[in-house]
Amino acid sequence: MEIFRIFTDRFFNNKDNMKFTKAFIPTLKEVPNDAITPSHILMLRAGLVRPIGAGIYSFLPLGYKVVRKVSDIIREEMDAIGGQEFHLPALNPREIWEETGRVEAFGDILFQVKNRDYVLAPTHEEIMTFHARRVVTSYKELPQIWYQIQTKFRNEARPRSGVIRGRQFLMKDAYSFDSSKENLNKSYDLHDGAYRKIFDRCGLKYFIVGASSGAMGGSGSEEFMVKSDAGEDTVAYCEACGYAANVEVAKSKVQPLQREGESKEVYEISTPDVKSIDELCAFLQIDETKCAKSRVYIADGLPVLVLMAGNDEVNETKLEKVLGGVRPAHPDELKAITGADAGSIGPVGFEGRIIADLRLKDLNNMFSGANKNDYHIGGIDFMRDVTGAEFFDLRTVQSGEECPRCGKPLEVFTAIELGHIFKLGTKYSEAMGALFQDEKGEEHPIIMGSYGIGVERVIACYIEQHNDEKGIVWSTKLAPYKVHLLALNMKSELISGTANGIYEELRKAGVEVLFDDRSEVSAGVKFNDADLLGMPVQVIIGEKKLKTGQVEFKIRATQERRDIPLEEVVKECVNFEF
RNA sequence: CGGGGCGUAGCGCAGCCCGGUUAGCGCGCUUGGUUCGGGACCAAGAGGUCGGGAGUUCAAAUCUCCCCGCCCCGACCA
Repeated sequence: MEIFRIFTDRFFNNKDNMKFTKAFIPTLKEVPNDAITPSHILMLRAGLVRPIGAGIYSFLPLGYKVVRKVSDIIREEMDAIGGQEFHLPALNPREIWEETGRVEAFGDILFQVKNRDYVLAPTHEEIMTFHARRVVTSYKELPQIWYQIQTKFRNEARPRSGVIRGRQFLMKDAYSFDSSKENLNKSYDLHDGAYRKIFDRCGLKYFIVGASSGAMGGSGSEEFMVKSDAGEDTVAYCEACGYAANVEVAKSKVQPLQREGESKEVYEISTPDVKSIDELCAFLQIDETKCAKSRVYIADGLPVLVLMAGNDEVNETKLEKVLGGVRPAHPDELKAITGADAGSIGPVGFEGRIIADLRLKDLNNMFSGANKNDYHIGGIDFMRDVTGAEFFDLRTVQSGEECPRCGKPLEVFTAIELGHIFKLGTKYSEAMGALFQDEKGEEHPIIMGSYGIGVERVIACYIEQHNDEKGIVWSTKLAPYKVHLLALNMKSELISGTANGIYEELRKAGVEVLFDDRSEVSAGVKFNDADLLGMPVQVIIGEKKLKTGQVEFKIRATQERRDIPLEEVVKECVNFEF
């Protein structure tokens, strides 16, 4: 019995409670030299993580508690849709990866073990499919949803922004196995719902981008993203209706340009030193919508002139949809092809394919380069003078343009991808021979889906969205500890006795509490550390208030403080939610 | 992989251009004392292969070359 009591004592002490004097929480007063991104700075300053190499981080005890909170939320929601958790090896025989051709596909991104034919898994489609094949063989055993929350390895060329893009990172990935497209849709929708719940519970402001799943070989997919300067994707987003698209494919309603009544004759203008559209407009006193900007690309070894209205930017992804692979022409090629340098190129007299943005269709009295340095041409009529041109949507959407769905202004910004769900289809099951028999006894490849969440990104994004000049602002859902108990002067027996008492009571009440019991630091240090670490509630025990039987209850998020009677502290802490 | 920046005590930095005592400063750390509600004070200390190697020189943190590491921009991103 006694042994049991000691055991549970230790258990509770270690699991839910901590005294600052015993804890390893190395906070930093100054901003570390290597950190730029707010979440990165705060994760280092608050002692959540430490770097050990480029893109490689150790999670310290406080940070790991947050990892567990996020993981638990993910686990609960995955289990709720019937997911079953696996624990898979990170070390994989290379031959499994060769079955699907992905050693080649990943290329240098795949870490290869030097002294044995192993790779470090960057994801787990192959391993999960390996477990399904020849074991899950009947439609009666489907569907299955399998997931894991584990470390992945990718030899990123440039790790950045702390934990946001690392060479080693924690990822939840799930794989669904179904017997039909309809059933895949059901699995996909289940994940869609689960992901919304997960990110909602984590307190993240996110949005969803529909995207093509590219080389993964899937059809339908959605990306869960959050706005961030540390983001790697540029997206167009409409707050009003939720329209969101990668800027590579985003559309907008732009003002259509009107053909003028009468077409002038084509005429040449001397424009010395005029290179840009802005310079041309200033020089000729015209609006940029009267200009056609020229860009020369090489597609299939042949030059193609691409025309855009005014300062519209060519969207190379859209261009590639029309032309296949393209590259911009080199400066010396420009001269050879057109006879002029960049800034003086135009459609009139251009020999070769011309494709133009839809905005330019049927316009007249336009200005463009003359294919002769320091000259431009006016009076261009696209119907008369550029007869061979083909028209496509080629422009890059800009902030402030109207949403194609609801007409409200779009915002263009960078974002971080937190999660991605997509319908894989049979790419892996076919390559690896994961087959099932249907009701008629016919064999088919299992239809798969794949669903990922970057666990550390959830944490970093949460911090990006919830911090102030003092530090992190945790919600009760993710906070390492719910309550930060500060005893201002531990050398006062009244204070230390009271604080210890509250600490014990909170512990018994099941409240996770971090107790700053340091006697050698001043009150200011404790306040600042508490604000930096960001636990939702601070309970402050000071001499003056304690003499009237009161302690201070401070809410980190709002900085709101109020005095409450000593007897009510535990109850207040238990009931607090944020 | 291209471009830029940085590397000096645990952290943040100065010194380098223009070579020359014992390599400094702030914070942190150790010991003793005072203080105790918003990053206290006094006193005494500990702590350095100046990223590594080679070279120039009577002499290198400082000049030259090579290498390594980290950060930022770009390319890339199933």
